[in-house]
Amino acid sequence: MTTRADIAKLAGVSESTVSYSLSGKRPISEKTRNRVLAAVEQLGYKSNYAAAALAGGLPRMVTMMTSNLFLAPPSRIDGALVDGIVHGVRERGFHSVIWPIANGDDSDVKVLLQLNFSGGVILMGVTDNDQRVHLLNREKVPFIVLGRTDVGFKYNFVDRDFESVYKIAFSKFKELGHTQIGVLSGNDAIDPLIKKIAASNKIKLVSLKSKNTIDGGSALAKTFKQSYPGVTAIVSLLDIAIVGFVNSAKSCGLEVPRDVSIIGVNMLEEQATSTSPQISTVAFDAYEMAKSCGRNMVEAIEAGKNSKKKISELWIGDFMDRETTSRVGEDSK
Amino acid sequence: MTTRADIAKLAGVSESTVSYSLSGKRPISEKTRNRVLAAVEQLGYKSNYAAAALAGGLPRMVTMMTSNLFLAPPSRIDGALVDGIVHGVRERGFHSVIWPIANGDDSDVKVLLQLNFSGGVILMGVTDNDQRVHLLNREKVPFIVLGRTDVGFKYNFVDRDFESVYKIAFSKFKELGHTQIGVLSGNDAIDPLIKKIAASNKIKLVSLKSKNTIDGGSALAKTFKQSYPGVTAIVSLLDIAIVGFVNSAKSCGLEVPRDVSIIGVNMLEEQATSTSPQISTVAFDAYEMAKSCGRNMVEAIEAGKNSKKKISELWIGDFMDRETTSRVGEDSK
DNA sequence: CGAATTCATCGACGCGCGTCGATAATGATG
DNA sequence: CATCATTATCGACGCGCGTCGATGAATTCG
Repeated sequence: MTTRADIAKLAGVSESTVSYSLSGKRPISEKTRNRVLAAVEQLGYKSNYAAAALAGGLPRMVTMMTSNLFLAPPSRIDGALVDGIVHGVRERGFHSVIWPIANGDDSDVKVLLQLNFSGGVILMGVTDNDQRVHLLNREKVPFIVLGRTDVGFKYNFVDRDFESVYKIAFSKFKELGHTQIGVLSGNDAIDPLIKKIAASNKIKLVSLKSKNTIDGGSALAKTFKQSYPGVTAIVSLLDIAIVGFVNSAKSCGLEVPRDVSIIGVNMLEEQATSTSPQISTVAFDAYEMAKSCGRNMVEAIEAGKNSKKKISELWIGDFMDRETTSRVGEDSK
Repeated sequence: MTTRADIAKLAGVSESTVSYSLSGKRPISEKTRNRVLAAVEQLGYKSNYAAAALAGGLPRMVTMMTSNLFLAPPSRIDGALVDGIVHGVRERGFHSVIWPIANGDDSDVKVLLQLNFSGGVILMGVTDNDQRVHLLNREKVPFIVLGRTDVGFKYNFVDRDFESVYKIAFSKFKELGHTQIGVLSGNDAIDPLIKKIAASNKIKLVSLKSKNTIDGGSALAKTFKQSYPGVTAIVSLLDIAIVGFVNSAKSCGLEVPRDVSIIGVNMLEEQATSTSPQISTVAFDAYEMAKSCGRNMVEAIEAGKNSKKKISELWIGDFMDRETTSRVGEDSK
């Protein structure tokens, strides 16, 4: 391994001069620095991460912490998020790793902190009352919650603005003449936020409850016409169920979008385009959002533990016009 | 941060005694070790990763290296693989991270090695002539190729035994009376391996070429009856296309499995059960395979760079009997 | 009981780098 | 020319831990 000493010898300077040439934390003359940089180039030197971290430098590493999101299909993580963070962080000269932990297993979080090679944590797939949030807060590790903010807005977060989603969806439906809309979710009760936005668009809401499974969606399709005669459109919060619904609609005598228009929320493009017809959605640019999150994370780390700046970002959705939205009673656009 | 010195003071022993108590590399009396362990417990001490790595201890960390597998749906990584590795590695007291790199970007690989916090690498999503393989080999970093071994069997690998898959699929079809079978893949030519196995089962093969997209599968379904009249069964190598095929079969006048039986290869359970009828597959226990891979990785790291032991593991598939396989001309099982 | 052996423990050193205080070189000022 | 401020560079130290050689205690054997 090439070390600082090798560079110093080759460039004919002291080791500390090498350090300062690279970090820029003290002035080094143009001439000297160029010699050092040339030596670095020639030997392919990179500072040893462990040594740098040990010596008290900032760990230039960001950890993405997922609660085994990889296993369960409904919560499977969006790859664009990972990719966005990687690039956002790299832009600032940091690295990133994913730390896959068992669901709700706090000890894994502690281990990561003890390992002390990570300067900050981006929490993904946070659930209600997630213990990891409290733990990170207690340990004073810089962290950002990316994604769901059920924990509230108390801590740093970057999130989708769901309010914008519903605004966009309902105003689109209103524009197409729909006045009675079903909300497909896992609960009987409809989120007050959704109610409020629908009301301001003079839209009547009906709750459609289902499990978020293919079968759940199919079952709904079977009984839909009979059970909800006046409903001409659906806003779906369930990514899997709505796929089941659309795929079995035709064989249940339901013509999409003629009989019922659909806008999906919180779906991956992959899912939305896997059906026939393909599902219109309100989607976020997950990549850009995550990239920004990565940049923010680096800034927070560099600002230090005593920084009092709080990160709050909300991102607006876009309407993706596919094949499940039309004027009331019409076949397609 | 609690350090070795804190433990030593509390237990009333020297720092090196603490180290040896924990590592077991020198004999320490029962009594002393218990005092040390109690102190460790009391203060919640964990050794600092950076310091341990720097001091020349093995980096007790395994890196999973994926070439941005997260983005593209067709190559999206199987979460069970990640989970299996995490647990396999942890069983041996190691940790694991995912190092997401841009596709084919060697420099990222070098950076990881320079960082020197990873004792070994598990390569995932390896492609033909993958440069990462050569790079890791040159740098003498212990590594295992998990998944595809297009690079050949020259290096350590843990993989699915695809031969077993085809053996299982064809013998199942033979048992059900099918004698003419379509092979759905991305190429016109059929893999010689598949030909050989089909021949030994006295099965006639027909090549079905398609893009691996939903639309590709749908298109095939439309023309299937007309174009391939004698074909009563399909072995699919395309996970996305076959979903499209099954989902649009009924509306094309194709009854699955009565008109055509289907066995999917290389599919996630999630995909296979997203259709109606659900697709029968030959699948691997990805979790167990990956877990074994993790264990092997740790062993290789502990064996050291000069170990000459080569790791070669092949895992056999299982037939998952769902709803797309029946005797020729019959409706279901 | 003294010498030889084994066992348990200690102290010291170094891994590679960040950083502080000190020193040498240079320039500005009276 | 002497003095002071400035700039460029150096040497030394410590981060926390793994490990080697050495020391002291306990045990065995003649």
